[in-house]
Amino acid sequence: MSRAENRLEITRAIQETARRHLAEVGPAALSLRAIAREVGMVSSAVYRYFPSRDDLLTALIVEAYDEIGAAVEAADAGVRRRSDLAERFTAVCHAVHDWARANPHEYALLYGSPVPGYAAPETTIPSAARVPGTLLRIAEESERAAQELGAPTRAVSAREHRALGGVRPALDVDLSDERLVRWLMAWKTLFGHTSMELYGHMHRGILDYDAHFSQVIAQLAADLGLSS
Amino acid sequence: MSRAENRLEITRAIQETARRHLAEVGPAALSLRAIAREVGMVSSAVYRYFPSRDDLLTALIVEAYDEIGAAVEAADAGVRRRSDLAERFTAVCHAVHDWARANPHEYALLYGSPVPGYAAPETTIPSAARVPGTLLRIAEESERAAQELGAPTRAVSAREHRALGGVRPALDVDLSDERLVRWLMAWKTLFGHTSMELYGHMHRGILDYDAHFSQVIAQLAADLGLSS
DNA sequence: TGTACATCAGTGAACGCGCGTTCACTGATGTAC
DNA sequence: TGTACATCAGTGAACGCGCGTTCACTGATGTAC
Repeated sequence: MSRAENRLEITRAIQETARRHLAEVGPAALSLRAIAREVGMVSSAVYRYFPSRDDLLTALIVEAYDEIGAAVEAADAGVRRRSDLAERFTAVCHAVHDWARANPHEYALLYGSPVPGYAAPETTIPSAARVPGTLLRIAEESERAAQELGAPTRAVSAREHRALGGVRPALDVDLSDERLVRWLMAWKTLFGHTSMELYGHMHRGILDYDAHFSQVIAQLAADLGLSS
Repeated sequence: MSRAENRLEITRAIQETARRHLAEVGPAALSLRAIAREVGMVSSAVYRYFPSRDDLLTALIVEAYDEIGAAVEAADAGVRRRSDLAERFTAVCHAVHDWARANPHEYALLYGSPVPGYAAPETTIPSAARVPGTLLRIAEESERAAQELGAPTRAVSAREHRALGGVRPALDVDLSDERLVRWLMAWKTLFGHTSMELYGHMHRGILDYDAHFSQVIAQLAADLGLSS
């Protein structure tokens, strides 16, 4: 095995162990020393592979964004009838929700409160954009198919229009303002719901998380005017 | 000053200092020793007032829930025309958003990822219920005034009905299932939006947070069928 | 009103632990001629 | 094909720091008679 191959393999081993620790103890308790211990090397050796703990964190964040992004894209792609936008939207939302419940600490790393002392670099942006990107591509198709929104939607003022100005270039989508706002709201509802559920804010209120989530997503699909 | 008075005052001083630290460094980095240092006592002395770090955390959580709860209730009460439910809903949502932006670390403590190793006791429930309680009381008034929902709303199945079964006893509200689901969605959208904004997920997408937030809340009010 | 005793606040040292990062060094792997 | 040198991975000790919690103890405040 060449030096370069070896390097790749060990880098991978470190990241895999870090990922496993992340899943077990959460982002805040992630310790470089503990990871090194488990990989079987002395803590200072890790510095040959990751220049600092923050770089390791960044790698984990990108990995997690790519994982949920891939899950969401696969869910979308799994819907046979491509024109069935309601089905695609539903599949995407359930993919987010399922992934979050299967990977609560990873979800917290991405969408929960920021890790103290850590600021995510620009590198994470493309991976972070995959979920909203997938959603808004469905929105585009809906607009192309001239589907009307399912709920009466307010007109967007000039100032509000300007506020939305960054979404189009960032995610490369072309949508009317009204539709974009509704889809952004759906996005927030989806993640708001997921966080509230995961962090226990529906405890004792909602007695059947699955049924309630399905209900909410179906309502969102209806509001967006998605039909098969 | 009596012993009891003194005790109260020092307890208050510790909690105030803890609160200030919380606001500065965030929940995860909150340190009992640092707090003791600033209050001017040795770290072990704090144990005369709070049996452990977790109890201090609990006190801070209750304090924060009560603060945002009071802010929200005051915003609601500040609307003169009590029948103007759109105005009251809007005021409440802006109160949440304003408080969150003014107190990001406190917001993270309440609604962000849970502090590792800490589980909130039942004690926090009544304070936590104030915000959703205020929202749903507006919902009740809307129902009593026979205002129709502003967006077509799906019928609730038997299973979905059962899923909602805990909300009524927990928050002591009486609402039709359809309206309740819409209000819960609004609640999730409000907090989802706030978290997404605070944690940087709208970065570069949304260029004017205030305009966009107002837009979203106005749309929620319309969906809920709130009128003045 | 004074005394004896109990309660309580706060001290200071210690336990036992963990962390991220730096640095001089060894020994193995790779490269150029 | 062999040698001299450069690169690199990994070690082990150390720096400097911080944490929550326990415990025996002192001295002051409160209480009962």
